[in-house]
Amino acid sequence: MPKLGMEPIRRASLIKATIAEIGHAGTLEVTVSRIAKRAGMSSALAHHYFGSKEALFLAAMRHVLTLYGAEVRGALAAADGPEARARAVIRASFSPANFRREVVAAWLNFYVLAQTRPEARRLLTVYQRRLLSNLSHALRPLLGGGAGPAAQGLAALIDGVYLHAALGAAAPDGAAAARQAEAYLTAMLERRA
Amino acid sequence: MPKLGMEPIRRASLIKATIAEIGHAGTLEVTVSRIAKRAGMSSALAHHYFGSKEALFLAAMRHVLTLYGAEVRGALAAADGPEARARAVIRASFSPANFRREVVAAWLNFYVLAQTRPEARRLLTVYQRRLLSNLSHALRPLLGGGAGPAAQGLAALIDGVYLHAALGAAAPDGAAAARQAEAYLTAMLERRA
DNA sequence: GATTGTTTATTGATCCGTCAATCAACAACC
DNA sequence: GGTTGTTGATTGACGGATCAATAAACAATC
Repeated sequence: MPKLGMEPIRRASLIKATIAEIGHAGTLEVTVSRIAKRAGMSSALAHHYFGSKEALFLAAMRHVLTLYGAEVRGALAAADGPEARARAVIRASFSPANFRREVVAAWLNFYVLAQTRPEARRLLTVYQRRLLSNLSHALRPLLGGGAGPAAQGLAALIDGVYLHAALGAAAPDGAAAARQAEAYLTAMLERRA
Repeated sequence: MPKLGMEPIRRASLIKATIAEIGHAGTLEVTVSRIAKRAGMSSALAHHYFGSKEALFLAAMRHVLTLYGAEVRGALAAADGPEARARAVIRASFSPANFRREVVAAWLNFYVLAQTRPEARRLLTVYQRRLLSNLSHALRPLLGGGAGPAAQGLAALIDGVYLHAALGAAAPDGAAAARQAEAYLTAMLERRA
């Protein structure tokens, strides 16, 4: 039943299955076979399209990152004024698409991987820089020289909230998480004012 | 040339080697053989004393947690007044002993493990509850009903800073990290005042 | 203070399972 | 008939756990 033009479809379902499987297992120690099975194909095909397990996982993270980036850009475009821009970045970080259990689990494992694999580290650095730059640009008009440290703190807080979400018993609550991060922002701004 | 009374010595050096090896590899995927080798014995002996790789790692984390707990207790005892108590908890969290690269790496992997292994989850819950309780008790006199959420946020921030430390290129800077967390605290307090 | 027996410490070898990766071969399509 | 898609079977490596065997230290007994 092979059809032509399968490649993009296969790639997409493998990426989706990778996230799902890692989210389900909570670990990077999922077999390629399991992922492939979930995506409805044999493990050999997964290797055919991605070359290696690690490449598959990195592709999945790249996908997550792309979605996140798009969401942030969209929210920023719709935001009016510096404070709204900062809040937009926060809300995008905790949007339903990004703050799903599986995605958060993937992030957590991605962090671990980034400690040793240069390619993962590179990808992570891109994300961190972008987030930091978005935040400090938004905060600069409000906090001036204090924008850098405030952005740094906010970035750490966002990652911390992600971490807690990965470990919480209940399903992650994006709205509550966003409120938590926004409280920090509010405190920082009021302090200045 | 076996001597008697080796058990506590062996256990201690295995635990130390486990942290070191995981810190070095950045991953839980270190072989028992490597750990045992670093501790100066065969892998069989490691199994003899701890039963399994996972049990060994959990023992190592229990050890880290114990040290951390002791440090927090000490800092709290020396603190004078609510705000000083809150700052004491923060400083203890980033003390040189706890905020070493290896320890932070171990924490990161511990988080991942806690997603699936009940025993790890249990241990983590103990830590989280203790931290949260310490923080909210300290903040209650200052923030009243706002103490809960503030403590929650502070806990998330602390974990986030740990996360960033695990990934930073440079060696973790405990003083800088503590300042970051204390800035949050300051902002929260000033807001109330 | 030798003899015998018991416990503790320790290892090398190895079993057994797992898994990423490869390959040969087959199927559909143009 | 060449390209694309697909798989089952296989391999090679690795690693956790186990175990039989060895040896020192100690203890009880005579």
